[in-house]
Amino acid sequence: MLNSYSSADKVLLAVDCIIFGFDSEGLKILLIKRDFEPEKGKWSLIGGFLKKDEVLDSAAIRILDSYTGLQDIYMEQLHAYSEIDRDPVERTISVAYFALINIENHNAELIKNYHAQWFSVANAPKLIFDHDTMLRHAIRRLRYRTSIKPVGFELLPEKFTMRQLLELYEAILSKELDKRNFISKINSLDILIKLEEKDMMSSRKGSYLYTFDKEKYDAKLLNDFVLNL
Amino acid sequence: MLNSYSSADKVLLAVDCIIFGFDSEGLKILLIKRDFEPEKGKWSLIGGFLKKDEVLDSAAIRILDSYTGLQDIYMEQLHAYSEIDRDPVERTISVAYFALINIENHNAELIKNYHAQWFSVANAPKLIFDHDTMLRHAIRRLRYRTSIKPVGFELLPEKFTMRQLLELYEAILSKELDKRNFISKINSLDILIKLEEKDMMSSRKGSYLYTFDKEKYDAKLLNDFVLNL
DNA sequence: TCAAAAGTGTTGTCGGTACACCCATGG
DNA sequence: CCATGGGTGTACCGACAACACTTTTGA
Repeated sequence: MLNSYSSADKVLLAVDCIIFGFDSEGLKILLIKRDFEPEKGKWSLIGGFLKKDEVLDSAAIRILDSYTGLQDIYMEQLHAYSEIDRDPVERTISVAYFALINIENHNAELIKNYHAQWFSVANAPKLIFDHDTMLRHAIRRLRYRTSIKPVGFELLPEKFTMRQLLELYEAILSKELDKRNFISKINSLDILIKLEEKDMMSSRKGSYLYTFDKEKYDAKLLNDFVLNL
Repeated sequence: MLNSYSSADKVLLAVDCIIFGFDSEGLKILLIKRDFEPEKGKWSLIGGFLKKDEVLDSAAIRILDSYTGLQDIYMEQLHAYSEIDRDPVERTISVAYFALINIENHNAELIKNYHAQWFSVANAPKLIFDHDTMLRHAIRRLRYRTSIKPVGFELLPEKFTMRQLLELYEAILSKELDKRNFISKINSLDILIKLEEKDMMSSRKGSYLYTFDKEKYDAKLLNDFVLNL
């Protein structure tokens, strides 16, 4: 019967996390080498099972923490994947989550201790199950998000140069952007604070460092806008 | 253990369908009077449980069919809801789906035979569980969808007037639109075919009927665009 | 002095918005 | 002849895209 609780099938519910980071080499994702069967030793998204007394959002946070030591990362629900044989061991539906984090802040030994590793999105290894599909969808979502909310705060270090911000957007959208147009668009958003300080690493002239104006940034996060890049 | 299949909890997985329709009275949703406990007799989204050998997308289609007789309706996955006590009987995670359908084509006795009923979105009854939240999210998604894909084919009759199309968009966005600007934007999309025929019901002068140019419409469905209304 | 990256403005085009009047017809 | 809804065009403005040269300074 459709409407009978007792006769309905129960299933395993997994949560998989797509964690994006960014550094000088480009856009990255965090993967783990799977340490149990099946597909032991293969690269995989960070994932685990939902517990009975747990909400999906919390499960995502707990699972990420347990594999990477990363704490309190806000993740956004992406999609539920339910192909019958997506997991060969047992019928498992998986709800994917994604988040953006700052590699510098979180790289530390934490990641190493837990055998998680960053990979360039561009040449990530083949992943187990349907994780490649999840990743593809997450990238699409990230691009979309970029077009309606500012991105950067989550992915860049505290202080950064315009070039870094530009390269972040180029990595996400995987296309080249005009420097001058980009800068004027970003300035028109009015979410950056230009510091006195310069970064002297990148050039002889040195380039000004910026930070996000947290208040204004958060305000922009509330109202959607369209940023055509 | 995190990584043990055998010790992981299993849960009930439900699917709930948010079905939008449109007629002269405005934007509507299809609800059913729940015929089993708990909350028997209350209004509810159309929902049921996922079967073990079934993909979520198919479950949504099957469940919709079983409650309304509606066949082959394409639905889009919305979100998974997992609050612990969202269903008081048993821990149940629900994946919500939504679709747009044409009321005229589907109203028939079908709906009546199955005790499903259309309600104005504007004054829908209070729904059970977290269905109100689902509906709210679905409306938000519908508005978003409207801004990046053409909408109409799914919701309007085969032949329709510009006014009907305008009113559909006004209902979805719940704001007034300028007739002249709306028409020129729609025309610039180049997805409508203007027929010889006029609808003489609405006015003395009569207004031209249009149909969607299926080919061009479908092409637009593939490429996102931004339609600022 | 030169290489390498930083920084900076203008112009044309397109699309969006605001806005008001005439048309056709049946009653 | 008039009330009702149908149909149409223009002008302004802001956003986007394309585009190139000067500045700084360490080696």
